[in-house]
Amino acid sequence: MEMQKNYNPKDFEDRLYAEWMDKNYFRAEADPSKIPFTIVIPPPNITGQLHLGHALDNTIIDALIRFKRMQGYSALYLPGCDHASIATEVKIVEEMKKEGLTKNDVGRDGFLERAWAWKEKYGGRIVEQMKKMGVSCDWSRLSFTMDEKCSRAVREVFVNLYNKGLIYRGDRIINWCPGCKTALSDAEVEYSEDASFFWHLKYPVKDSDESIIVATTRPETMLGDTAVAVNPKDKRYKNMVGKTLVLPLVGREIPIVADDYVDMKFGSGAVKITPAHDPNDFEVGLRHDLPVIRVMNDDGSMNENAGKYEGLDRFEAREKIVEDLKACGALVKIEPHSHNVGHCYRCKSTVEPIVSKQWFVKMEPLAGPAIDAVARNKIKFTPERFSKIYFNWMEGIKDWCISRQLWWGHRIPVWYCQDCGEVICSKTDPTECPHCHSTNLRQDEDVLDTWFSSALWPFSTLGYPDKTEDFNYFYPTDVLSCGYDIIFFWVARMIFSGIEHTKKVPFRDVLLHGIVRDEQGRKMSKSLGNGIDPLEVIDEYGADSLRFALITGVAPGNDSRYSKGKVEAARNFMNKIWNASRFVLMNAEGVDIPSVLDVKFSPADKWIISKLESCIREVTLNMGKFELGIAAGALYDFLWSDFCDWYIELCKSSLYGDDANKKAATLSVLCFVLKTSLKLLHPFVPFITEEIYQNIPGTEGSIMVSEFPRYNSKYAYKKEAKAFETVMDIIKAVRNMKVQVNCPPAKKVKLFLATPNKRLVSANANAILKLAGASEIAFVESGAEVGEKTLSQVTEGCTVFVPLGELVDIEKERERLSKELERIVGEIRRADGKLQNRGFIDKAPKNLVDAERAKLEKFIEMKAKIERQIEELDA
RNA sequence: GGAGGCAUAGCUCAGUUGGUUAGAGCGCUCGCUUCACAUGCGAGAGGUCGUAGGUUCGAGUCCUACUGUCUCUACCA
Repeated sequence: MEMQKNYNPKDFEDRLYAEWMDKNYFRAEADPSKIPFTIVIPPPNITGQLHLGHALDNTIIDALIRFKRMQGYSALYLPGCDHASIATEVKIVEEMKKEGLTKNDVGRDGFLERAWAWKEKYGGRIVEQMKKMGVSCDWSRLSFTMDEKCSRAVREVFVNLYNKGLIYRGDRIINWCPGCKTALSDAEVEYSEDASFFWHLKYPVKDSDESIIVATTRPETMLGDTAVAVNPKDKRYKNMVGKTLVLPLVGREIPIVADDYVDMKFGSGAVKITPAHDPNDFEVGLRHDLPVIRVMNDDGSMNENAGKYEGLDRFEAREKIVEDLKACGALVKIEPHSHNVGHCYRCKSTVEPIVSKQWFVKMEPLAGPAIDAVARNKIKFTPERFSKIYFNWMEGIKDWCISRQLWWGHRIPVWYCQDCGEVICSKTDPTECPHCHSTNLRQDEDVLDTWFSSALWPFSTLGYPDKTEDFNYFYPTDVLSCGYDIIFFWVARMIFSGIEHTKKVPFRDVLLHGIVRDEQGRKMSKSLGNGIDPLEVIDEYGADSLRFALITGVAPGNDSRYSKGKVEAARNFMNKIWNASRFVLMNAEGVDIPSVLDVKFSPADKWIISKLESCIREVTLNMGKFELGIAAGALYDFLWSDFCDWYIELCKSSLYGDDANKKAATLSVLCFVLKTSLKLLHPFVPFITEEIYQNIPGTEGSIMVSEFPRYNSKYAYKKEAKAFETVMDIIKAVRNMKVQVNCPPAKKVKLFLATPNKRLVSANANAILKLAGASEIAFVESGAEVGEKTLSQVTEGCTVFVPLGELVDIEKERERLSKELERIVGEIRRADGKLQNRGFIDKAPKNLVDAERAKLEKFIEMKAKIERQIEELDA
């Protein structure tokens, strides 16, 4: 293969992806001879295009999937998209607005037509983007939350829950978004600290001079007040309870009630009660049987109960009401006050708590088993700390409001008989009322919360409620990986849904990652305009670089920052791999390479194989712990430092030498190590590894279906690897000495070595000469034998002497040696101190004590040698 | 109000159950067009691991308090 000088991903990424698709490598079969390994994608919303968060999701999941696939599992990465009810509807409404149209203009059917067209367009785009990332999804199982399969599961689940009494309809306080004109679940409300005011109002007691002062942050709700509450223990108001107040502006008579909910110490100790517009007040209202008066319309304007304020927007009404209260003397005081205000997570409008008839899922019976599953380790969170957050939320969970006043979504499968009022909840569309046989039925207008269908994703996509082959084989899934920001929205709901409907936990591991932030640590957002388009990054640097940049240095659950510098570093690494491979392949050209099993390994070979084995172990171990960042880091170090900087350089003397057999043997090891490390790397950077792998002599087929390397202790070569470091230390020592005395690296020097490892050193003499820039090697017993003054460096296995020659400054050398001596003396002091400590000797593990002793001995020896060098320098 | 995270080199972060001389990338300094790679090579400088205690033979790592910072969650009218 002709390899370009520089890594250019555009030359092969698309081609290889097409090839993988073509060969059907992504397809996971329900193969009983294999163990299944399943991950379902966190389905991206069809609202737009992928961002870096999705890119991270995909990189993590794809790495795990490819790893397991290579290990022989039947690995299924199940892809799909979410219809994102409210988010998509908002987008389509915006789009229609540009044409001057509203939802009502086009009608429900017309609107849904547009929505499906939108889905085709953006869903398709997302799939293309994922392919660019190189993900090995099984596209034959591509799903959509509103496709027939998933919709059937939604229907099944809704009806079952309804029949069990776990879904009910009722008037409750819910979060209402006047912008989207729909109810929201608690999870869909975002709170932010907003500066506002406290308005203190005076409500007069009927037929009396007395009055009571209440404070509010939403004065417009006073129109709906139906009581004022005080604490029953509050002496100040003891004789007021039971009296009647006259509501200013409105003139309505309302009672003073006593309720424990009121905090005596807060404000005036009296609270205006507006059951229709406040969740706490609603509860108080229930306890005291108070009327519920709603004063607002669905769009946030005031309704007919607001009297003269009818038709005004809620914030206009607020101003007007405050003005009028002031005019009639009911406004006592205005106080600046900042408090948390709820906003719609989609359109950011201020959310209004409003009483409304909605559908709810009763959470308490579902939460118990879901808590249990995590508490009993049936599901494990990584990092573990998120289980606390999960418990915290699950234990205090309220009923889930699942109806949305939207059109895009799963329509609630409930019909109302227009004649007898019968409520029909059915898996199939009813044609007549089972009670009165009327055919005059009307389906509930609302659709379901988008997360209702997402909650079923791990099993709806696999065929539930049918016991399909896929369902039986791939369910429960294995790992669920997503950002920690959707634990409540999604993960928790999948857990209770899975347990309730399939009687099994939907997955065994939850792997959470953090948020990808921008270079300054800010969240990426449209309004800040700091979002990064993965496609642009891929276009500039390649998918592998993006993947590697996203995965390096990240620990589970931790936020990370994206920067161009990181992608560049990753791209440089790709280039490094590219060129190392180019080097190996170029040298292998036309050479008959023996099997690595037939090669007698040189010390350098054993060293790199030893390093490779520990790399295999580390990668495998860390993949198992979901520490992908550590696994990737280990590979980076191994390939760049060990393989490129050392082993390839060490090989050059034999590759460029005359011994053809030796050259062939070296190439065999080079190819073996390269091939093995590419396999290790493949889950992270699939394209470059595939492109190179197929060209390495002795490989067959695709790397993505090759076997993942297994650690083999037979090749650990611990002792040999350690011994070989003597050679490396000699090279480092010479380089170091040269730089310190300003000797040009190209200038060849004579080496005199005092070492007990003459055989090892001789065997690697060529490499030492080449890498250290030396002309010859001679063995001596001491520096005195060199016959002239020398530079010297003491290493563990060898003392290296270089004749001073004419270039050198004795003063500088003395300085260097004393600095080294100082360091060694420090080490001796430290080790000695440790060994003087009885506690250490008695309590520390024996091997550590022994190691410390050996170290001390070594340092003492080195100290003596350095002292001798200093003496000789002065002689 | 409750809960959780983070604090390690100039910057961004690793540091696995406490145990070699605390690491990497980027940046910085010096030197290299060495026949895979200047998207590179070699050699360096740079850290009292937020503060104060404690447990331990031994603490970046465990415990307590404090400071700073970020996030989640609840919501007091």
